[in-house]
Amino acid sequence: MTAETSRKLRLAFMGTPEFAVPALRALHAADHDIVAVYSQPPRRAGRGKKLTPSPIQEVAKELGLTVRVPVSLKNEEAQADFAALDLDAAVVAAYGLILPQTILDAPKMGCLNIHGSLLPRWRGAAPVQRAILAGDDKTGITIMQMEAGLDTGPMLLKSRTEIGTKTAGELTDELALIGADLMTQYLASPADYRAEIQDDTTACYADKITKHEARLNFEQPATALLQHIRAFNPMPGAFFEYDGDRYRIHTAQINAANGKAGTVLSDDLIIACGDGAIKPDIIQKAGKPKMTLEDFLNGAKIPIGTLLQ
RNA sequence: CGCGGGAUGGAGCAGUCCGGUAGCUCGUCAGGCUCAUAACCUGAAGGUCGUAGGUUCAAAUCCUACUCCCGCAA
Repeated sequence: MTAETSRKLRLAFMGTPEFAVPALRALHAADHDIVAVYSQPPRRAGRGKKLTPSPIQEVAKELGLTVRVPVSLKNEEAQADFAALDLDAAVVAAYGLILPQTILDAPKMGCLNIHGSLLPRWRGAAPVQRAILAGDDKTGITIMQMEAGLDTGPMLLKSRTEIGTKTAGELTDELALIGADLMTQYLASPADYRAEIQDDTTACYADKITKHEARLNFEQPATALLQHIRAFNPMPGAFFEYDGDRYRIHTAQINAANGKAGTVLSDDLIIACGDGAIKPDIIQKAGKPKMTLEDFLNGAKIPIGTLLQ
């Protein structure tokens, strides 16, 4: 490494959710020239359906960066605007828009993606949740050169981490920081890294998660249910329904008890599963804040023998 | 104006429809029982019932406005 290594690059940053924020901050702190930040346009979200800007848009504003929120990049005007930036590279992190070939080709170094898995495993939208759901031991971050295909491009840099008992939220936060580090590391001296082609035969895809999937199926073994609970924490939250209300289980433990799947086995809410049983730690009834099981039991009544689904 | 639930001693809840002595479970404190205990028994402390108005002889409860928390939907 020479003293001249950290070259100042002319960059665009493209991202939308919280996951992308550490990378934007890191690149800004590394003194790169971020000439434009692209993010998805503000959506009507939350109670009252208020127009809400994305986390990246908020941070870009805070850092005094130029923000662009095109609805699409498929039209010529948007592509011409992008080309006119005369970029060294574009850094993409969970942007959520398809980048046409024209866009991918415009920067001198092309477009670089921060992906939340060890590619080629879990290409696609929800790599972190899918890895937890599948019971993977480890996952990580891949920095890759983008191509037209969905997360299929050559890999430049990787870092792995243990999944353990981390929730999707915790793991996403951790990976966001790792991704920010790796990307700044790469951009500091791109010549030091060689691209590795992905092996398509070991690839798999991480479909978007849906609320429907978040429903707990007590027919599953207890270990699978715990993975399910961690994969959907904090969003959208693993849940079951009882007496017309929705109950989210945020965290839970395996319990040694046994019984017909879905049955409440004790007055402290041990629930029988397909194999084994689970006992919630943090639970939340619709309309109420999340609370410990102990607090929940002081006021709630779900009698022994109730069949949950 | 997207739909809906909620705010009651330290915690979680009931009571609100049909105004009239503030209730339950837990925690805390004291005493008792016990070899002993997070167990059990007895007792005690602790609440302007989210805020501000209004109606009434009387409001946690009815009316109006506001604040905060949350679920759904997107």
